[in-house]
Amino acid sequence: MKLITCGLPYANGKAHIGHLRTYVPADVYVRYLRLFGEDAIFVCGSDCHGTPIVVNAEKEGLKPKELVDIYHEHFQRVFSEIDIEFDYFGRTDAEYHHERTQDIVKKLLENGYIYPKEIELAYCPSCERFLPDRYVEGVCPYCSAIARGDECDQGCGRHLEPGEILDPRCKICGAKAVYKKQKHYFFRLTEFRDFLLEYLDNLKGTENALNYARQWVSKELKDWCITRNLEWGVRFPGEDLVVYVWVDAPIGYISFTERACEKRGLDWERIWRAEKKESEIVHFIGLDIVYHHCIFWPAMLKGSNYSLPDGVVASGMVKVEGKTFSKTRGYVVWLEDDYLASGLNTDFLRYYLVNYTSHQKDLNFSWEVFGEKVNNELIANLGNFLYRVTYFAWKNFKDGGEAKIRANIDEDALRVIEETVKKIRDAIENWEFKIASDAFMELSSFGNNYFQSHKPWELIKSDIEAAIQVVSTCLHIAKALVILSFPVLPKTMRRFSRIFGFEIENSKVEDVLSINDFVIKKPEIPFQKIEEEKIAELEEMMLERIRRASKMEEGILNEGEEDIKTGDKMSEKEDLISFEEFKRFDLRIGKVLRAEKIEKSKKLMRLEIDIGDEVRQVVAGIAEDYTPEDVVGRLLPVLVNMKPAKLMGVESKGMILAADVGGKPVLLSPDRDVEPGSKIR
RNA sequence: GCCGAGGUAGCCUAGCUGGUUGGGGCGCCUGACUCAUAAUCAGGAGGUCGGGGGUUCGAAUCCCCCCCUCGGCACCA
Repeated sequence: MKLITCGLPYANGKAHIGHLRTYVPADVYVRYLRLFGEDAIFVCGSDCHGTPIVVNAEKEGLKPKELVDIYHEHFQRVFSEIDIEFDYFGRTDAEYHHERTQDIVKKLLENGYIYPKEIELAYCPSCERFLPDRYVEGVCPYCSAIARGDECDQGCGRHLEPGEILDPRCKICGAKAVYKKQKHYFFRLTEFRDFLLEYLDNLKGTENALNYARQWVSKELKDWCITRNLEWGVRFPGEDLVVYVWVDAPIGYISFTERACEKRGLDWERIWRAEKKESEIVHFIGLDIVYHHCIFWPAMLKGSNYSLPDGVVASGMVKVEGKTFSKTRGYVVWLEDDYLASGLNTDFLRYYLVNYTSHQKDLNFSWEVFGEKVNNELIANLGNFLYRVTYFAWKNFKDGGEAKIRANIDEDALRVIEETVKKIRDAIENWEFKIASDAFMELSSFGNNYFQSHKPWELIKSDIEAAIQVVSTCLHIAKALVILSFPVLPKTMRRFSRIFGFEIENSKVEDVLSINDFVIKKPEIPFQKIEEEKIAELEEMMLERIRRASKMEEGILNEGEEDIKTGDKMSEKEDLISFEEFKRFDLRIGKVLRAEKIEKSKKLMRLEIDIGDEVRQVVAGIAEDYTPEDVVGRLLPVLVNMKPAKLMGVESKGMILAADVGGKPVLLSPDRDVEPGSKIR
C-alpha cells in the first residue's frame, strides 16, 4: 500500500498552472501505480487557515469560512474536470481535522517538545487585539523594507518570527501598534537536528528536494513559534491561541487519510502510526515548500509518534512564455478562466505538463509549443495511429455494427510492448514522467511504422490471412497504448477504450499482454486537433493580460480597478506623510571620497562620504552595477540620520539614495556641482 | 562570496563507472505512400557536446581554472 499526497492548495485563490505542475504528475503517478497493481491512496484538500485568509475575507466582507467555501468548491470542481481524482479531498477547517491536529499537539506537549515563552508582540490598541503575521505591516529589521509581519515580502524575503518586525502598524485600521508581552508556544525543532540529518539521508525523493533540505539542516535550526493570536484556526489546547497554519496544514495528510480509509474500509493507523506502519508515504510538493515537508513535518511526526514520510517528490518551477511565473505580471495560466474556458481537451494540458521536461526541472509553458506538441505528437502520432488502425479494422471487417478479428499477433510486436511496459515501470519508480510518456509515444511510433510498412490496405486485396495478422497486431498495440497512456490521458482513453469494449478504469498491465480476439465498434477520432487560430487567440489573451499587468505596475490604471483574472485588488492605498514627518529626514548631498568593494560580498561597497561637517562610512548595495572608480568623486544624495547598522561586519552610518530600476540601483546626481553637505529638501 | 542543480543542434533531451562515425523527439528540407485528423513512412541538413587548459593512445564523459542560468544562504540600512 502506498499513500500519495499533494501539497494542499491554499483556499484563497484560484487554481493555476503552477498548482497543476505538482497535482497532475501526482495523479499520473497514482494511476500508474494502480495500473501496476499497487494499492494506492491519494489524498489532498484545502488549506483553510492562516492570516491571509482572514485578512482577505475581511477585505471582501466575508467570514473566513465563507471565503474558504468559495475556493474549496473551486478546487474540487476544477480538479475533477482535469481528472485529478483524489480518494478524498478534505478541508482543514473540518472538525475531524481539528481533532487530529489537537491530538498531535497534545502528544508533542506530553513528550516535552513544546514549551511556552514570553515574547513581545504587536498589539493594536484601537482594535484591541494582537496582530499576527500579515495583520502587521512594518519595517524589516534586516533590510528596512516595508514588510509583512511574517515575511519581508518586498525586500529581502526573509522569514520573520513574531516580534521581529520594526515600527509595526495595524493593517486593518492603520494605527500604530504597540508591543505587548504575551505567552506563546515553541516547538523544539533544535532537538531534532541529529534525527533530521539521519532521516534525510534515507529519505527517498527527487534530488532537488533532498539537497535543499540537507542544506538547511546542516546549517542552523531555530525553535519554531507555533501559536498565533487568531480566532480562525485550530485551537491550541488550554489557551486562547490558535496553532500556526504550517503546523496544522500537513496534518491534513493524516486527517484526510482517515476519511479516505473510512470510505474504503481500511485502517489508517497502518499508514500513520509509527508502530503499525506498513505502507509507504510519498508527498508530492512544489519546490517552495520543501522546508516544511523535509524539516518541520518529519520532526513533528517523530515527536508525536506518528510515522514518517518515505519520499518527497518536488516539482520544478513553472515559467510562462519563458518568463518567471507571476500572477501580478500576468505570466500565469489560470485553469478555469483560461484553459477550461477555451474548451480544449484537458488531456492536452496533462500531456504537456508531464511530457515537456523532467519533473524536477523548470517547465516552460508556451501556447505555441503547447499547440505544436499536441498537434504534432499527441494527435499526429498517437491519435492518428489509434484511429487509422481501429477505423481500418472496423471498415474492412465489420459485420453489422461491429468488426470481429481473430488475434494473430506478431511476436516481435509483443516484445516491443513488453519493453515499453518495462520502460514505463522504471520511469515511474523514479518519478520520471516524461520518460514514461515518451515510452508510450515510442510504442505508437512503432505502431505507425508497422502499419505503414506492412501495407494492410494492399494485403486485404491479396492475402487476407496476412492482413488479419497485421491488423490484429496493430489492434493489440492500440489496446496496449490505450491502457498505458490512460494515466496521462484519462479522459480520452476512457472514451476511446469503449470501442474495444473494456472498462479501462480496472485495467492492469497484464491486460496489455494478454491476447484475445477483438470486437471493434465504430471508432471516433480520439482527439480533436487544435486550430492555429485558437492558439493565436489564447496567445493574444495572454499578451493582453501581460500588457495590462505592466500598465498596472506603472500605475496607469485607476486605483481599485481589478487586476484582470487574478481577482486581487490594487489595495495599496497612498501613504501620505506630513511635512513634520518629512522634516525628520536629514537628507544631504555627499561627496564620495573613497570606495571599495567589500570582500566576500556580491553587492556591497564601502564608501567614505563627505557630508559637509564630517566624513561618514556608508555601506551600499551597488557593487553589482558600479565599480569603485565609477563612484569616487561623485555627488550623491545621502540620508544622514539613518539608523547605523553593520553589514558583513562593516559599520554603515547613513544610506545613499538611488533610483530602483527593475531592482537595480541607478545613482542620482545634482544638476550642477554643489558643496558636500548641502541640504536636500 | 558560500552551497546545491544545470549549461549537448531553433526547442525538449539520452549519453557522463572514458573507447567504433554524440543517439532520440519536435521544428526545418527532400522524396514515397494514401488505410488515416494535409495524418504516416523513408531520407537529409543542422552540434567548437558553455570557454580554456591538463591527464590519456583516446574525453561530452576524469582533473584544474573561468563564464553563464536557476534556486538557497550571506548580503542590497
